[in-house]
Formats: sequence, structure tokens, C-alpha cells
Amino acid sequence: MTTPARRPAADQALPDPDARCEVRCLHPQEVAQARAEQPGPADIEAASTLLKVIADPTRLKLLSALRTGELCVCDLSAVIGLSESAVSHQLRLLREQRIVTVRRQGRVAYYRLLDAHVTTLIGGVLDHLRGPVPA
Amino acid sequence: MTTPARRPAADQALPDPDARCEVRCLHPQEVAQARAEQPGPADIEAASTLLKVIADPTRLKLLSALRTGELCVCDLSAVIGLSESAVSHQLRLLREQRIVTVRRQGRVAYYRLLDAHVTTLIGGVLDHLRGPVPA
DNA sequence: AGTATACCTGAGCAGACGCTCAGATGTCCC
DNA sequence: GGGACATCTGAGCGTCTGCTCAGGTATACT
Repeated sequence: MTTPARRPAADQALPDPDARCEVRCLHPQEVAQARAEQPGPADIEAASTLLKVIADPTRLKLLSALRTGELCVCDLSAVIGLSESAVSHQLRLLREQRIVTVRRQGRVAYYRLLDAHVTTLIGGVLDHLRGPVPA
Repeated sequence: MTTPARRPAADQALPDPDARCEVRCLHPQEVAQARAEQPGPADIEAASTLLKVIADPTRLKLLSALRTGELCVCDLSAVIGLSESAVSHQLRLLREQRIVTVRRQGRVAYYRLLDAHVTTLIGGVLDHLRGPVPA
């Protein structure tokens, strides 16, 4: 959405110096628009939390391993080469974010992916890494 | 891919105790498959770095603000309510990850989104937050 | 009952992260 | 040239994070 007024416009976009709402800015109009369309702080925080959980290398390995199907904790530990304790800690975060779910059978806990969004999301990241920039 | 052999099968799946490749696991076959389909460490690390850059609340606000069009540093500073120094630091990370690009006009630096992937990616995250789990 | 197994959880510590502060660079205007 | 401005950058510090270690809980087997 390239706005028509793309030029600097700093000379005439600042009618009076006293109009500085909070801090100085060169394009008050576009700043006001950007502020209006900004998501709420709660949404930002929630999105950040979810993305941080997915962003960790260990948890990325866990999610990638679970693409093939459900696995138990000690299997996951063997796949990614980390202690069962560490895996259990990370799986808890993935459960809290509703990314994986658990099915308990006896003393074994089978984990599987809960959300297809995450899979496509990681796919999009890999697209970004490999291919050139689309737009 | 629910394998037919879902039962514990630990007694006969471990022919000899010495066969423990690295660590113990309940389903060696599925572990081997998951390990085979696991992305390379470099890909995991790159995806993690990219996602971490996007996951930070401040940078999420910056990216969200840039959806409306290109903005300069002090504008971005005004939109998200943070010092220009902090904004500049974060923009550097976004540049390094090829998420935003800069167009310099005189002493003003105009930043804009470089990759449509990121926009759709954030949209996917918001979908995950709002809607119920699709699959 | 008693032992072994699979998993979970709290404490503690090394490393990474994001902000502020101070200074440097490059550009515009007089 | 001199000053103001927009931006960039390095140092430093408080905070957060992810691992290991030790112990706890629940289930299966003899």
C-alpha cells in the first residue's frame, strides 16, 4: 500500500512545532495511521510468546521430529540427542502454547503435533531461507 | 502415520542390550525414521535465528507498523514509543535477516518490509491465537 | 510388597538478549 | 566553515532463558 504522498514532506507536514504529540517525528500523519492499525499489546505479547516457543533450536527439532508421527519422551530424547529432563521441560512449554498434545498409555506419554498452523509456519520460514525474496 | 506396532514392544524390539546405538529408546524404528527426516543443523539454526528475530515484541511492533508502508527511524520510534537508539539496534537485526530494507534519502533512512513471507507468517500466528485448532 | 521404568518438576548456574548511555558518522542549512 | 539533525554503533548492565542435577510421582512387572 504505497501511499501517494511518498516524498519527504517534512517542511509542510509540521504546521507548528508545538504539535509534537509525544515525541518528534518527520511524518505525523503516517505515524498516526501506523499507530491506529497497530495490534493491541495483548496480541503482540501473545504472538511473541508463541513465536519464541517455536524459535528455540531444541524445540524446532522436537517439532520437526513429530512431523513423522507421535513419539514418546525417551524417543524424542534419542532423536535430538538431549537428556529426557531437558526434553520434558521443553515439551511442557509446547503443551502450554497448544502446539503439541499428549496421550498417556500406561507410563508412556506419546506426544503429537496439535496444530497444522505450526507446520505451515515452519515451512514458510524454510521458504524464506532458501528462495529469493518474493516481494 | 500410526504404525501397526503401537504396543510397548520393548521386550522384542531390543534384540540385544548392546545394540543401543546411543541412548535407550522405546521405538527404535520410528526414532530412526525421525532422525533421517530431520533437517540439517544449519537449517535448524538458520530457522531459529530468523524466528527469534521475528519473535521479539519490539520487532513485532516494528514489522506491524511497516505494514502500512515505509517509515523512517524517528517515525518508527514515535509509533512504538521507544528510543531511536533502541529502534536502530533492532532494525539492524531485521536488515541482517533480510526482513526489511532501507532506502536512504539525504539523512533520512526509510525502512520497508522486504519479504511477504513474514507478513503471512505473522498472520498465521494470529490465526493460531484466535481460532481453535484446525488439525 | 518391592523394584524398575517413564516421566515430571524445582533449584541453580552459564550464556544470550534488549535496553540506556555516550560518542561517532554523514547530511542539510546558514 | 559551523551548527543542527537523523542515524548508527560500542560498552555496560539488568533480565530472561535453557541446560544439568537431584528428587518426586505414577505405572508395570515379579
